[in-house]
Amino acid sequence: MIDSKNNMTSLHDGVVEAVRNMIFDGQLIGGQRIPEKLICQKLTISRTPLREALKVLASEGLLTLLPNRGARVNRLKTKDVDDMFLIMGALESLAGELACKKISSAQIDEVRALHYQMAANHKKGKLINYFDLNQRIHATIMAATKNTILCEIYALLAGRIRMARYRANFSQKRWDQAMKEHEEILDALSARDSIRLTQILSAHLKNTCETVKSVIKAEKNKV
Amino acid sequence: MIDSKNNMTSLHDGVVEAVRNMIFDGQLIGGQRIPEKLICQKLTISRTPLREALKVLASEGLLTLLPNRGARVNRLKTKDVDDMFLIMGALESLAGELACKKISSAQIDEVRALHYQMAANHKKGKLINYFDLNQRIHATIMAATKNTILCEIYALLAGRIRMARYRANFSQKRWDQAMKEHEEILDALSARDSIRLTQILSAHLKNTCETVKSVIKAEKNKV
DNA sequence: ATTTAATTTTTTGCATTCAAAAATTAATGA
DNA sequence: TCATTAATTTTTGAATGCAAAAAATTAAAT
Repeated sequence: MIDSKNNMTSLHDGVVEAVRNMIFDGQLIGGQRIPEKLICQKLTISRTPLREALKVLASEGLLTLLPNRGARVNRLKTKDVDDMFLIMGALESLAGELACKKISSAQIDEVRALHYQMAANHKKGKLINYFDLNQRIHATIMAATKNTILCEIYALLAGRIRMARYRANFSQKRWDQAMKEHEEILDALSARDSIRLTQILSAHLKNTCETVKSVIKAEKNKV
Repeated sequence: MIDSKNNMTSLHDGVVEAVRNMIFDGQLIGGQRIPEKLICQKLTISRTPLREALKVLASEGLLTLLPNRGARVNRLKTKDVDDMFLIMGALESLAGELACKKISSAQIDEVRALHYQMAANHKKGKLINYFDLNQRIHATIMAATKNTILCEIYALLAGRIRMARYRANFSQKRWDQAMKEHEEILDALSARDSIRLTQILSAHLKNTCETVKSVIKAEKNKV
């Protein structure tokens, strides 16, 4: 249920993951109140580990805890997205530089493999898979920096963005554009050309930012 | 005890703060196991809110939770410090740029006031007060960016550094140097000169990094 | 005496319980 | 009928309880 694998170390971690994923894949939607009882039943756990998880997720910025009235999933605001993308820009720029210095050939191959998988999903129009691979590519580049804390912080921000991201239905044109950018990212990384890499990462990020914001705006109009 | 002020919203937040401060001010030391019972007694709370707090602090990177053997305060390693300072460098650089664009005269005055207080404590040799004001100056510059998430992330990193920082007894020479750097920071900020500000912030950070690492090394030799 | 095994004590992880607060429903009166 | 108030149910916050794991202590054996 929570962790299908055999060797679960702690229930808590599993619950955090499970609830986080419920937010990511849209089972829990922004603004919505989180029904403790229901989630407990769904995960077949008691309220104690769930509540522990909720506090952690709140500290990650995915939830807000209202005293005596439970947890609500945070609704991503345009301002937040702008704020976060500025930060991600700074972090990716740093990462691009470090990664070019430190990345191994094996890791480049790894990125390449993910890239082609992603390209295949782009061709087939499989958006969810595309997003997943996209995220893994960026995470792999981050990992190449060998800076664990950088990876963690980036993952934290990427996670908050993901809340909105999964519901994106951006235009084919923009998607094609993003794919093209990713080809350039792969090229620059392969050449270990940090200047070019940071440049293209920055441009790519800007486009992603606009996409995410358009999702938010579209949703606002619906409601 | 936990929140002497009257209007405590949630016990949980208070406990997180309380334990965090116990780590900061050296009541709980790196590597040390956290005795739940004792802390509960000290804060006159039950284990439930404490354990919630421990999970949050672990997600902040201050603790590590070992399954079935409780929480241990993380010992700051040299590698961590290097990793963090790279990130803080990127964030401060961004912050310097944003702050120069957005800071109000009132906020500059605020920084100036803190600066002179800090200078006074430097003169009197009051290290703890100096650190506290130092931190508040950097936080105020961050706040001037109006980027809430940036502030949060910076605070998170600064917190992890603080674990070691309070035990620092750096040389008078280095302290004087740091104070000089802070004068330049104030000048650049007053002039809203972002190029100069980011430059001096970066140099200052590098010095701080070295100081923190020397504290860690000194402690390692002791043990 | 020192290592190994057995026993006791403590600590941990999680479920349960219970009081207080909020939300919902029912009841009352204009 | 509709707005208020009262009563009831649900939900939340946090203490307590309990089983399993780990640590500490004692006992036994070489």
